[in-house]
Amino acid sequence: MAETRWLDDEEQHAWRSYLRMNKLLEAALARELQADSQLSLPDFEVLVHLTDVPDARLRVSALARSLQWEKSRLSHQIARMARRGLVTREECPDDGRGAFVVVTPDGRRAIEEAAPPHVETVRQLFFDVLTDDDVKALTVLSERVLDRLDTHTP
Amino acid sequence: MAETRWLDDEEQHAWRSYLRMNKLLEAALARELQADSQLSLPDFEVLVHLTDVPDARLRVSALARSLQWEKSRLSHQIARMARRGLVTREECPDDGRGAFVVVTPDGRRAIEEAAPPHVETVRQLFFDVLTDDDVKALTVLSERVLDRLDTHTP
DNA sequence: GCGGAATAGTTGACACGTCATCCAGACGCG
DNA sequence: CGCGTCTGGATGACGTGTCAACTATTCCGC
Repeated sequence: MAETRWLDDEEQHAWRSYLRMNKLLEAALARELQADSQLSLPDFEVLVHLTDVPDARLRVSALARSLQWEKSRLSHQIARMARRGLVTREECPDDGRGAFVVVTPDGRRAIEEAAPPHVETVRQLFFDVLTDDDVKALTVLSERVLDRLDTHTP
Repeated sequence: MAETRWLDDEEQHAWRSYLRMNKLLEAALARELQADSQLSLPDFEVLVHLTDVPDARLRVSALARSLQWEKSRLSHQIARMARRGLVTREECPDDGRGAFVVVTPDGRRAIEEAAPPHVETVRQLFFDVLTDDDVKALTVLSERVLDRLDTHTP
């Protein structure tokens, strides 16, 4: 292995700022969402994807694909959400192994109440302090990193 | 409450790309670190801060400040790391309530082996695909968001 | 149609984080 | 000194995430 290419001061600073922004931004969004709607960010994501579809019902595997989550994670999440009455599981007549996840009326009410203030928070904490150029630059940058991640690990 | 200021397509896309980059980048870094060194990212952070100081020993509260972690989180983390022999707790003679966290020889070996490949991964997955201007822009952008977070929640 | 491989989903163990609570020792003030 | 309060830190419960193992069904080739 060649000499380690350590980070210089500027890189170090960039890296720390970026990591810190991620953590604190996510924490703030989670806190607000919880306070406004008793939902966690994972709850919110699941409900968004579920209600995005006719009947608000999806096969577990389809929902997992749509969220890009692994099935085990989703299974645990569904279990917790079902316990709180946000979704229910239903058997799948076509495939004895399969299952549907369905949004309950409570779940629908929750997401409809949660979405507007959540988007507003995202705006206030993020988009409102960025210029259009910032947003473009960040998008491009993110996609370059994502490409790299893709080629790096298949 | 006024009309919700929903995200337009470009904002939506930016937001998703950014979130996805965060998640996948962190996951990739964690995976590589684990594979190379049997350390988690939290382990790594704790060891970096501890070994950054003479004697590699710190009061729990000082370490918490340095990491900007809450004391409870740190306490749990120390417990897990102590169980694996990376650090030990020591009583504080000056203050009967207090405790020191000390890096063990195993812990020191672990961080010294872990650091170079970890930095290399950060380079390969992140800095190598960014221009200097990207890095500057990201730093400024992160700091603006952090400022906003600061004023938003004291 | 039967036996083995692939698929759908659940479960259990464990790491990590947060919150609320608890406890012991230090501190401050009469 | 004595008592209330503040502080350093640990703990337990719970939500979240990963990994590995398991179950039950379907699929496929003969």
